[in-house]
Amino acid sequence: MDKMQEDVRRRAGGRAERPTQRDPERTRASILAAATKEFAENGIGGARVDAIAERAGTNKRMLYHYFGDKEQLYLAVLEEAYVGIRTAEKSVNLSDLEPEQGIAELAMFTWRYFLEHPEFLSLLGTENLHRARWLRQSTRLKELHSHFIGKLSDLLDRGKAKGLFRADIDPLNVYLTIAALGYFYVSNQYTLSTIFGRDLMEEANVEAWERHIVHVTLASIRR
Amino acid sequence: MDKMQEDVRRRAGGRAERPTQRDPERTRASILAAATKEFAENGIGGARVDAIAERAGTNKRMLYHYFGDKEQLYLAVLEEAYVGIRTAEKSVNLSDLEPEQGIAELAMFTWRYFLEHPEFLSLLGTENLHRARWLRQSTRLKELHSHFIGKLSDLLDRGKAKGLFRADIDPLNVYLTIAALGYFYVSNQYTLSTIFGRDLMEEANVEAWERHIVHVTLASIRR
DNA sequence: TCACAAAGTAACCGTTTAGTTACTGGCTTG
DNA sequence: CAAGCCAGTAACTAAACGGTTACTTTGTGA
Repeated sequence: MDKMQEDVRRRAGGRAERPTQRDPERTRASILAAATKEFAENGIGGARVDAIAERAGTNKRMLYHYFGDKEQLYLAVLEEAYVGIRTAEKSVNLSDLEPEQGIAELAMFTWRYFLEHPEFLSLLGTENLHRARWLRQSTRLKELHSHFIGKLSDLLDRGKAKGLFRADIDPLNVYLTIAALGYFYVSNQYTLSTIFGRDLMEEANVEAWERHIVHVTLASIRR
Repeated sequence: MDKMQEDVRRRAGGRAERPTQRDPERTRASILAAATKEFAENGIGGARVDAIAERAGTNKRMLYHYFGDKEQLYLAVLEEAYVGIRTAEKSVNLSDLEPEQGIAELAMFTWRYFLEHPEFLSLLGTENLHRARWLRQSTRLKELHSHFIGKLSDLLDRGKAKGLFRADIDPLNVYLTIAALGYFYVSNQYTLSTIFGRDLMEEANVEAWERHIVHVTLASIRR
């Protein structure tokens, strides 16, 4: 096959329709997805390299080919997870909203993201178990800060100017409050549901907790 | 040595001063303490049976002698940790306090317990990673409920009667709020400190967060 | 078209791991 | 005081594990 034909096929079919058997990007991506599940379900010590390869529908050799070793693969998983939430956070626009509405939106976004990405919370838990060993190593991750502190800061300033919020409110505290209420509820759902005999993930309970987070956050910052 | 002498020595010296080399209770306890550290630091998949034996200053054989296998040892550790917090909770008496003071005390107690027992939080994290597999297995643990929900319920009722608190407040929600704010701050301190460039465990920050928990809790339940 | 690089496979390897066996030494009790 | 049980040790084992080697297949550009 010559160059021209190749180019035509690429342009016409695009990545998805290309019938090739060998596809480095797809293989890499499926290893990363499989590793995300495996690390989130079992932690770093419980995750099995063979299990990741099998879940990815590929060979263990490929895993070492693309990622080096188990720890570097874990780091890639962690980085991807952080990039995911930071990217999603960027798309949230609160500048047109009234301060209270803005805070409520920010809280609901965080809550819903946690609900829909329990694997991210699990990876956070694993990373903290190891005292942020990989996070601290990664310059890429350290440069990837949240946009939410800035957005919150703006909302709080606008609320303070209007006399709605107390003047001494710290944006980081507000963010930690929202994150704490969401994180704990989702990540500790299993022990909590068992001990209190109430399924925390029932739709009505989930919706009630969302309202609760918003209520608590606003009640704590109002004058 | 005859019986009388033995009895005398027991009565005189007590357990601590007894110079015996063989001491089943001490060995069992030191294995349990070592296992608590090992499981809290490494999770269940990362914990090493050999490391536990070494930390306990004993032999791996003893570990299997007293606890059966790694999983049963983990369960014993988890049970002891829960018994620890439940016992401590029992000693908190709030019935003489005004409703607001009582809630504040309960929140501060929980916060300080979490601060002083990070290994308990770590075990909770591990247990939730495994979807409460061992907690659900253990009838002993399922019968060991917190006294705090009852105490909170009383405080809230008294506060409601005085017109201080809203009538629709659910004690479980209040408890979850307090626990969430404490748990997240302590257990996620490493990623949070790294990302926000602020040492959350600095004394001033710790004290500020304690005040914050009390403030948030009360603000969210007041009329 | 052919040589070379990269993608992919499978069998293999040395180490670590949970768990066991075979044994020794000390405590208690009839 | 002897018999037997229980605490304790050390060396061992089989399986699981992370990682590698040796090799084949596929795509590409000179």
